[in-house]
This record gives sequence, structure tokens and C-alpha cells, in this order.
Amino acid sequence: MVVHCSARSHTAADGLRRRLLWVTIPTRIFCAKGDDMTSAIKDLHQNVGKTVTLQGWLYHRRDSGKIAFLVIRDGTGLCQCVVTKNEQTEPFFETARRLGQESSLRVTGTVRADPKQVGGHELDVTGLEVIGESENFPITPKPHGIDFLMKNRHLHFRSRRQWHILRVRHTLIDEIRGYFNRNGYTLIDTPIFAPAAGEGSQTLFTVDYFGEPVYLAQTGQLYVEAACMAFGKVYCFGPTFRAEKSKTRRHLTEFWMVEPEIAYAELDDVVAVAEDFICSIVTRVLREHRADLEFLGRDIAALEKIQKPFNRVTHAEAADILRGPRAKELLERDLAAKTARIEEAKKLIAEKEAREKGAGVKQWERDKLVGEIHELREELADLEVEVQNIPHHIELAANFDPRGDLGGSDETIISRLHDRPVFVTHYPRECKAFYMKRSATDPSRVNNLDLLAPEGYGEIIGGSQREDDLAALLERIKEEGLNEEDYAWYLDLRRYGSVPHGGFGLGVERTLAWLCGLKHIRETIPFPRMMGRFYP
RNA sequence: UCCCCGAUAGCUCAACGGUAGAGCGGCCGGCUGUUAACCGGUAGGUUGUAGGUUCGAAUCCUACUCGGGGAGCCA
Repeated sequence: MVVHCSARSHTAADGLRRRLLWVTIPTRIFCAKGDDMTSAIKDLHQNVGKTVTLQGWLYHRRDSGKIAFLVIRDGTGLCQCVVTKNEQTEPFFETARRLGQESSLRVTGTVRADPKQVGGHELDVTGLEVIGESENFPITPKPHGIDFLMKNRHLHFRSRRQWHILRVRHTLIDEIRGYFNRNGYTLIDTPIFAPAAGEGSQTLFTVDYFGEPVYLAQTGQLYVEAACMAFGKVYCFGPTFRAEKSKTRRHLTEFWMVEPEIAYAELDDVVAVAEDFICSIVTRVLREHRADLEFLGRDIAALEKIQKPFNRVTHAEAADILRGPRAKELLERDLAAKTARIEEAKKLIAEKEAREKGAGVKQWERDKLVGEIHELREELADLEVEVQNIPHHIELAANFDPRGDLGGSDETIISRLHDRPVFVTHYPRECKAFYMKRSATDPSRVNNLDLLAPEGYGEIIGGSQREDDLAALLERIKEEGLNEEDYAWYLDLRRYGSVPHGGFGLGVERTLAWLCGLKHIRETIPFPRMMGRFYP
């Protein structure tokens, strides 16, 4: 039954010729059908004591003369495969111990449980088939800079951390669809080519549409409003584009957004849906991805606190908080804590540097110290920027304009004063989009909602009840200086059976960054598009 | 659009006005239980680009390019 590959000899001569042969003459030697079975690494626990074949890529390799350890990655997990030099493995032992990182392989062997090893199992190898060679894989198990990793993003997400994050992304997206599908919403796809701005002043990408300028959609909202008058409850889910010149850890130029829209709904109904929706996402991710979150170092207890009811403040209350003593105290405590940590980090760096330069330090210890120093320096740089910004943030909060929008630092303050997500509602009309419903109790405000994620992750949901009154909507369009003709079809929705309705948009990547506890949004999407970066 | 920081070997960094180095990765050799394995050997550079200061520039100055972070704006 055994699978073997031909062994390559490795004398220095004829390297190139042999490599060409290696590429052009496949060395596949197939086993007889049905003799052994392929297994996903995640299913190895069902096959202890049996002989199976794994199909994957070489994640890591170590060898020691007459024994070689091949850590295989197959997309479902990692498994260490042990090749011991003996009569059976002799034909491929030399090949095995020289395989390059990310070589693709079929490995046959006997499954053995070993709780010490990654994944809890080990394979005693009896057969090896090399499918594709790999030499000089650029991403090694050592530290790399972010620019290098992003230039190699097509290879980067083979690494473990990225694999864990993108698995959570998969479930997040599945739960987004699942939640709305279960609750009676109809999926309505909205156009990517859009004739005019959805929300007014934001920066749009222009595309040449047979000689005419059109824009890449930054929201499907106006279209789902039309659709909810046909289907009652609808949602759209797709990529959205913003040409904002923002180079921060929270911004992408292309990101994914889900936008539910509900007919016969007022602000409180929309808030209730948003709350229920977030809870269902958190519950599902906690249920299915605890191990992934643990690997990522996420504070799981913080996520477990995400339960109904969320906090709810009005914009006016938020303004009072920002201008009052609580905000200032929070930031001053922050400043003190971060300043202290800076001193501590500096001391630690000095200590570690002294130790690293000292005599009698083994190479692996030196490596470890260098890595730790590197991490501390990065933390230090971040802290120094934050400390530099805090006085500015204190000032921004203290002088917060009660008629203005919340800035990024203001959102952080509000969210950090609560351990559950916070809805901020009833913003001043002038700082929000024209389509938002004027508040009945205070006509200078609108029935809108922003949801601030905890721990300073910022706004993950923005939404509102929509203006359903034709006259009021026309007035707002004029006020904003928008062209009424561009919105003719949208105004029709208020002419033919208008009803109270509303909805919101949730940004997938910011939500995922929050769920996984990530510092940078660029890790949350397989191929990030950012200002100045659109490769690969 | 504005502010701050950076660019040295394939990668991560050191050299701080006086002969460009280390670790990892690569290659060669050794080692039967490794966990970022280890040990020995070896190859690898127009210091982002263009100018300037200087006897002498990776190092100082200017501009530009690219990247990182932040403000504004935002999911």
C-alpha cells in the first residue's frame, strides 16, 4: 500500500539539470486505490492507530541526522510528521530532510496521539510524495516588517495568525447572512456603479462609464430603502468604496458592509435589531472560535460581557460626558498609566540589551532577547504617540461642540467609559445626512444611531430612521444644496405609500478587528486596499 | 490637505563624521525527539533617488519618492 517518492541524490554537481528534471518529470508514485485514506488534520482524532495520508504544505522542518520533523499545514490544522531513518523511509529520507518551507506534499503514516504536539497528534511517516517544490519561501518564522508582509500578502495568509483571523472572518460573514436570513430578511444586491453620492459630501472613486463619470458605491442604502417597500425587511451585503485619504489603522478604501433596512420601523426598532444582531454575532464567534481567539491573545472575558441591554446615550448626554470631569479623569489616568509604562518599557529594554550584549549568552537566548527588545520598542513607539496625543484629546473633549459630530478620540472616550457597546442617538441635524428622520421631540436633531464598540474600537454601526415625509425630505435636499433631479426615484418612495422605516450599516472589518482584538484593520481582509496600496 | 517617524544584505536590525556588520533565511557538512532546534563552514551591499556641506558621508543639510503612524473624514 505504501506511497514513496524517488529520492534525489544531493551531490553538488548537476544541480540545475536535476532541478529541471525534477520539475518536468513528476515523481508521483501512487498507491493502489483504497489502500489508505486521506484525512484532514482536524479529523486525525478519529484515526488514531490507523494509516492515513495528509495532503498539505510544509510549514516547518527540523532535522537531526537520522530523524526529521515535518510540520504539515493542510488548511484545517497543523501536524508534526516524524520521519525516522530506516529501511522503509530510506528512499525518501534525504528528500524529506531537505524540503523547503511550503513544499506541497502527500505524507502517509500512522497516527499517534501526542498531547505535547500542536494539534495533539503526530504522524509516523511511512511514505512521502512531493507534489511541488518550494525554495526560499520569503516569509520565515522570524519577525518581518509590515510593508514586506503586505507586499507578500498572497503568501502571508498561509501563516498561522492570519489563518486564525480569516477563519473568524468566515464565520462572522456566515453569521451576518444567517442572522438576516433566519429573521425574514430578503437579500437585495445593490449596484456597485452608482450615479451620485449616497451620503453627500464623502469622497468617491470615479469610474469612466462609457465616457461618463459614475462612482463606486459607498453605500447601498438608498436602494435598500426602495427594496424594503417591496419586501418589508431586506439587506444588502457587499464591498463598498471610500476614497478618503486616511492612513490610519482603522481605514480601508475597499471594505465590506451589510445594510439591513426595515419597513414600518422607527428608531427604537432599529436599535433593537442592531443590539440583537451584534449579540448573535458575538455568541456565534465565541461558540465556534474560542481557540482561534485564544491564539490571537483576545481577552475573551471582555467579549463574554457583550449581552443585552447595551448602553444608550443621546448625543446631548455624550456631549455632557465629554465636557465634564469623567472624560478628563479617564484621559489623565490614561496619561499617567502610559507614561509609567513608557518608563518601565525603557528600563526593560535597557536591561535586555545589557543582557544580550553580555558574555556567555547562548544564541537562542540572544534571539529571544532581540525579539523581546523589538516588541518593546514597537510598544514604546505606540505609547509615545498616544501620550503625545492625549493632551490634544483632553482639549478636544473639553471643548466639544454640542452641535458637532463626535471625533475619533471622542468615540474612544465614550466607549471606554462603558464595558458594553454604546448606542449614541439623536445627533444634531446639521452634522448628519439629509435622509435621516427629523426627531419629533427636538426638530434640530435626527433619529439616528451610532454603535460604538467597546475598548476604543470605534464606530462599527451607523444608521437611522429615514425621513419618510416628502416635504421634509425636499427641504433637506435643498438645505444641503443637492440636485433634486438626482433623487427623483428616491423621492418617489415618499410619494407612493411612504411608511416609517430605517436601517443601519455594519462594517465587517472593523467588527472583526474588535472581535479578534486586532490593532490593525489590514489583517481583517484577505487582500487589503488602502491609500497607496493595491498590490497584490 | 496638514503634522510626526522611517528607508543599510532576501528578511529583521546594528554601525551615530573615519575600513559597512550580526542574527535569521540560502548553500555545504555534522547530529535519532526537535519545538523560532543546535554546532561548524560559506556566499551575499552603488546604504531609497538627486543634489549639497566636508580632507572624508550610511551618518550632517535640501528636495523628491516610497512606507509607517496620527489629525481631519469615516464602517
